[in-house]
Amino acid sequence: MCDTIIKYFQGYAATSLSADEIDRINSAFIPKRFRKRQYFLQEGDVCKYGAFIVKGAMRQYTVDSKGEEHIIHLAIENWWANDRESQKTGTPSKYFIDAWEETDALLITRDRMYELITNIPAVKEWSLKMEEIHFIAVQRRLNEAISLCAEDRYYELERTYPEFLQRFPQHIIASYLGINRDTLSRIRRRTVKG
Amino acid sequence: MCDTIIKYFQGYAATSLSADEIDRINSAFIPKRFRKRQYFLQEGDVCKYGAFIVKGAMRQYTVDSKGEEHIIHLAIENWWANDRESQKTGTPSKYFIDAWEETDALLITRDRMYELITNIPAVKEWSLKMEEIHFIAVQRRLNEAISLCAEDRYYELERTYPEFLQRFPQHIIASYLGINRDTLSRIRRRTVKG
DNA sequence: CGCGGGTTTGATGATGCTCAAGCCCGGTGG
DNA sequence: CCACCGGGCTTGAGCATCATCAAACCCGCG
Repeated sequence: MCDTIIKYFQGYAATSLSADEIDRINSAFIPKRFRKRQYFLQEGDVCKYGAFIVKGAMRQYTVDSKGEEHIIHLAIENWWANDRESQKTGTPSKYFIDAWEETDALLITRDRMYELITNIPAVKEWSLKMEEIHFIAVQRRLNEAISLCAEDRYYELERTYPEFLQRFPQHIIASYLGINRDTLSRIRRRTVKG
Repeated sequence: MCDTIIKYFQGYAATSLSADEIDRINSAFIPKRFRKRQYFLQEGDVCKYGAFIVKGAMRQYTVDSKGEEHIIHLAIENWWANDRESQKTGTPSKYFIDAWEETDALLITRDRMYELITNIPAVKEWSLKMEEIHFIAVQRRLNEAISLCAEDRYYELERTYPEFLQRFPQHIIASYLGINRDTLSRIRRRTVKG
């Protein structure tokens, strides 16, 4: 199962990994299986690990004062789930993260990850790229949230992450888009006919 | 004027800067004055520099198909303005960045900044912290955009960046919040009375 | 068969947008 | 000194979008 993460890092780096480096990476990660709906992180807890998803799907969300869930982030195979804010600052998280499907993940602490980044060039390469990619993705989503209407946000999602539409039920997608499930249903009906 | 950036870096680092390092930092930045409304970056251009604001205020925004501006970032003294996506990938920017007030800035290319980060420990410390801070800020704003109504988004802004409310006119704040200027005016009236 | 989770649909209402008018205020020029 | 202008803010009326709520439907599964 650790093969996956080796291939993943290697895919982002020009430098290739030595046998020794591969060992060090493998020993830094802790495999863990999550059942459907099992929490990886709950609001109020401090996030100790980052989770790399080998198989399955997770969601990160807040729960507002009315008890409504708002999905901040969806993650599937070869994606990461964690709360960097809590992990970095050691403060209680504002988010929940749970497994939407049964999920195999590889966990790693911030310290261990930092070690890998500083000592293994290929991981460092990955890290630099990933920083940018994450930031750009969040910024683009913010831009869409502010400037597009519900319908156009849906089209953007369809264009950017079509795999989400296959993978998650409609009410999850609606929450990700910041709209009501009923509204999403109507949008979809319109687009099929139009 | 370059003093400011030295103090700025120093403020984020435990390590202190040597005279030589200070020289190297100073020579990496290019001072530039922007007049009111002067562009630092226009949609379609590639972003070559990052801008550190010594004095003044800038805004980063998109213009949609109807010609409406949507502000995705406001920056004042000791903040940065740039389009990391364009700068990193070398692709044309989707954003405009201009000076809202007359602004003194220090410009730096990506390569020069990379040099500073790799060769000067204090700058590296700053860089690591800044990555996280930026990411966290954008993620929090995304969360607010998705899960809060217009009024609550305004309160959050009031709480988080009260200086913006002093510094920018109301229609700019409205655009930053993703709401109409008329709506913001009504929100403010309600809160004064309530 | 009946249950649970998810989706669709209609009726209704709240929220926020659009447009237009009017106000305030500081700056400019007669 | 006053008239005028421009930019920004406020306000009202009407409208579009999206949320809410309730009912019905669909479908896989015990």
